[in-house]
Amino acid sequence: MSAIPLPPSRSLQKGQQTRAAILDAALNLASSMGLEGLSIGALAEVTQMSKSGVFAHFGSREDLQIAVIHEYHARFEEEVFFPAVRQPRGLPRLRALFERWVQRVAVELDSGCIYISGAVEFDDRPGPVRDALAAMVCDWQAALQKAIDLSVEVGDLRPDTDVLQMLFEIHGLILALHHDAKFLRQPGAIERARTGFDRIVQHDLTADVSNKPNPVSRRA
Amino acid sequence: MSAIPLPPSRSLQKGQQTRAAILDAALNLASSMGLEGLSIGALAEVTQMSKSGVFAHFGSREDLQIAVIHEYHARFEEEVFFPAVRQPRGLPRLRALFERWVQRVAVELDSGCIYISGAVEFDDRPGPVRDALAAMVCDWQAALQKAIDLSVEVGDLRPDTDVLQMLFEIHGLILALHHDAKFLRQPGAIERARTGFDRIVQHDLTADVSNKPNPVSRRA
DNA sequence: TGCAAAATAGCACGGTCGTTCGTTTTTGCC
DNA sequence: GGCAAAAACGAACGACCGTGCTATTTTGCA
Repeated sequence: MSAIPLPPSRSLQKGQQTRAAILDAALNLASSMGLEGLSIGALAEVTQMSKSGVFAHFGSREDLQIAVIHEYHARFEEEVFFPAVRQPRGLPRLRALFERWVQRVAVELDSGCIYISGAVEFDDRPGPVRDALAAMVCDWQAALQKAIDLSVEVGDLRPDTDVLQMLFEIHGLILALHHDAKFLRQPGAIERARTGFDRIVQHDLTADVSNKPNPVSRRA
Repeated sequence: MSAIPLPPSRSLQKGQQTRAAILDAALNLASSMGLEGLSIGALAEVTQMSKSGVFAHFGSREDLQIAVIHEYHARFEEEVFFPAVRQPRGLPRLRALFERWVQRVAVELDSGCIYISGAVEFDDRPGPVRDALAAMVCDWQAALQKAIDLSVEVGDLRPDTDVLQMLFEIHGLILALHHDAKFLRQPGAIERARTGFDRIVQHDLTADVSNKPNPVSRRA
């Protein structure tokens, strides 16, 4: 009856603050144990809170997993996408995206890539978590595709480049890197990924499959 | 004191028989739920046995997981490796290995590839399961490497081929195929994997990176 | 057909899981 | 400083987990 209790506006301080702390811990946990291995009990132990205290910040475990996915996406954009798009369009930008992706997947010591581990965990487990994950992955793939498209437009790649094919192969390099570096612990995987990227680009420029002539690069 | 109770030889009938049935069900379960998702309770339900009945056949859950890995390896050899090595050495054999691998990873409706899902699940979970898995994966990679080596020897690939690099890139194609087909449900992934393989081979033959001349193929 | 041995069942244990609910503490504004 | 609202806690729940025991059934051979 009385006045509407005033929009809680941003009395959100304490709540959102610990929520962010929990999410940070959850991200670390999920990175090493997988999204399915993420448990509220372990999260409570790490954050020095009670299970119910942690739980209250997310309506359910599923919502927690989804929140983790979105948080990972945000950080991925921050560390990979945004810095790379400051490079000029074309090959420099594409190469920057790839190089930062490589760093993210293989170098960061503790964390595994949630996009990769999640794709395996949820490939036949339908539901909201899978949907959220797939949306993020597609978002990133679309960004990559756009970078390749721009490389074609700018003249760094042949106009008859099969963009989706190139995207597929680049993605394969990252996945092989993740496999060899994280699982088999093989040194040199990073260098092989880089070599693969160079070979893909070089093959595009020197392609003799197509009968069209090599395009004149509009770049110096 | 009395006579040694006669080597139990192959009174193994019933025991080994149900063990095989359990293992078969376990393989299906692990293929869709992952090695970590494989539970003795679920396995008992599927095989219509009691939990302890199932359990008795394997000393522990870990041993069950390892048994599943070995069984998967055996089937993988049966369906991919053995038929392919009947092809003549060189590119035909390498191509057959790749093609059967593609089929195994992407086409088989129910099952996911335990090598791939296991690599993600156990990439930072040391122990006997991880060791068994890594051993099988390395075994398969060694077989592939040998096929590439033979292709070089036979003259189907350049003598200066970077074998490990080619292995890395081919593996990447399979991983990207698994990702796009199983997780993203993108059609056309199989064709992209095949195209990628052709491109890798073609790039090897027409390479202008090396300053050595193109080798004369010893094959017709 | 009988009998030892192998195979399976049944039950219980301690543990972890996600989740609920009522209580207590903390927060932030008047 | 008081007070409502938000936040965190603590205990309990039902369910499932792997595993260890002891019975019971089934098997295969004399």
